[in-house]
Amino acid sequence: MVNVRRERFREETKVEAKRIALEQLAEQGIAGISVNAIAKRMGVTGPALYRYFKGRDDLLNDLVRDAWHDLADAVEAAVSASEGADPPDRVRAFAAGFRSWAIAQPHRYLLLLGTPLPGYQAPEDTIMAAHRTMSAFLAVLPTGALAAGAPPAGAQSTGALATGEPPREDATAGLDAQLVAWAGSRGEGTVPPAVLLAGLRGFTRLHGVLSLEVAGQFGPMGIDPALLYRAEVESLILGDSDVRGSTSVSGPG
Amino acid sequence: MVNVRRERFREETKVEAKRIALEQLAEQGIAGISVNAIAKRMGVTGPALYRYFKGRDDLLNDLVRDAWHDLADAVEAAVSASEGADPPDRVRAFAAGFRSWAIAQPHRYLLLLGTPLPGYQAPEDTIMAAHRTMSAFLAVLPTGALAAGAPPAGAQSTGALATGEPPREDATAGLDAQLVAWAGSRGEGTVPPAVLLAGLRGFTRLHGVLSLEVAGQFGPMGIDPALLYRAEVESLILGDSDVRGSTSVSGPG
DNA sequence: TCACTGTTGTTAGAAGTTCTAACACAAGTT
DNA sequence: AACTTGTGTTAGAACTTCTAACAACAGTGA
Repeated sequence: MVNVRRERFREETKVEAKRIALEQLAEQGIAGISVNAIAKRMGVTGPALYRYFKGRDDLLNDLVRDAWHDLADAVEAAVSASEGADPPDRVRAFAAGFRSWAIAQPHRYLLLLGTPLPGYQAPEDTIMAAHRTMSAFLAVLPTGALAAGAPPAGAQSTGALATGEPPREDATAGLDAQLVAWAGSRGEGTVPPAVLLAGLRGFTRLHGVLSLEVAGQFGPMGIDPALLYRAEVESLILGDSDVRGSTSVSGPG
Repeated sequence: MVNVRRERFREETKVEAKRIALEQLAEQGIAGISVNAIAKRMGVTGPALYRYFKGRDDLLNDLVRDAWHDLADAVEAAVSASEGADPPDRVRAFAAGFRSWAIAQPHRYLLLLGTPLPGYQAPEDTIMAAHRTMSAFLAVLPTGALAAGAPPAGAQSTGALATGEPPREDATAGLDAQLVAWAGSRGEGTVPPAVLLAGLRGFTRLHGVLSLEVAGQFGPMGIDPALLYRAEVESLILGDSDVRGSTSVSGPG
């Protein structure tokens, strides 16, 4: 079985090609990813790379897949490292991990959550990887408190997580049903809809700041996105939560 | 002076070219905008269009400029139409106008606020147009209530806008200073930092939902982004505002 | 050792892109 | 009528993606 040797070389070649592709992505954006240029940088002629990737879209598929998994690994690591901490601190840990990953490689964040490619449809397994990121978030939201009405241990240290609330009034029924269906379709049926909603809304808020930051929209405004991000994170944690209320941060820097 | 006749024809040609470019943008994304293809659709050879646009980037510049102005027109119209209404309803009017514009032409929204082009830097006047959109938002936030501590007329009808709050604790100093500097640099020095912060945070939250919606991220999840958007809008208005609290909507549909 | 098979590389080429250069023509001005 | 200006054309350079045909190599079986 020499196939395994060959397979290894083949894998290494693909890894190197993807590494160079990421450099191109960072320098010139998605449109700047050129198979020929990658080949040239590898000291090989253009068509040779087509032995490894069916085409440019196939290469992009791999990049997207890798990025989703990488992001999920990052936030899962952050969440794991915060095991045993207060729920507020665990939310902070997730948010910090999420942001760190994003700003460390803005182009990859935008590859996942920015402008979608024309006719590109993410394959099934990348969608699962995306779910992993959301699951890591849901994991640090205090489900117990919600279900039982009792705050989880330590929740009172910095401020109660705003998930213990009286029943919501109306109109949420549709959304709740959708959330339950969504969670059910991925084997997470035990999470109550209120937590799913908290996770989804929290995610969109973090993304709102992050996506503008990685797109460089705050640069010309002279505003530090880190402060804005922290304000949003704290508003997820504290019950205060209007858009202009306390942006004070008593948590770790 | 026949120059005016020529100038008119020239302008019409540019308008038509941009119209076709928007079609291409919608169909194939930014990368799909091809000067040659535009020319072909206009019944003209490729290089002819280079009399009108120095290059593809020049054409894109025009598209971005137009889009910013168009968006500003839309939200300003929505805000104007709500004149005299409750502040909460005016916020709803802005949010609805913002979303309508975005989902009616997702590609243009992404052109402005999605993944930025490689080396593209928006010219000065487009930045001014972007400010117009934010100004329309700030205009419906109840500045008076904040400054005086008294709710503006009608604010109590649906729920107080969450801008009347005790002084914030700490750490906001840096952000406040940046906000003031930002507002000052564009002749809006009279708006208090708390309102600026409310506007900025509100904008990022709306954008958080909208950007994911126009990118089609909610599609595979089976979740209706309109409901999520309304939830965020109402949380801007009501003081409740944690991420999982009331998503009930008492405002107009 | 020899031939066979599969993988990987090469060059050649088609079809497309952006963009420049040189030329042709029409309209308005002097 | 001659001249200037704006606009269109074709030709071509330098890219791109991607296919096709061919060459060279590895490891396997006889």
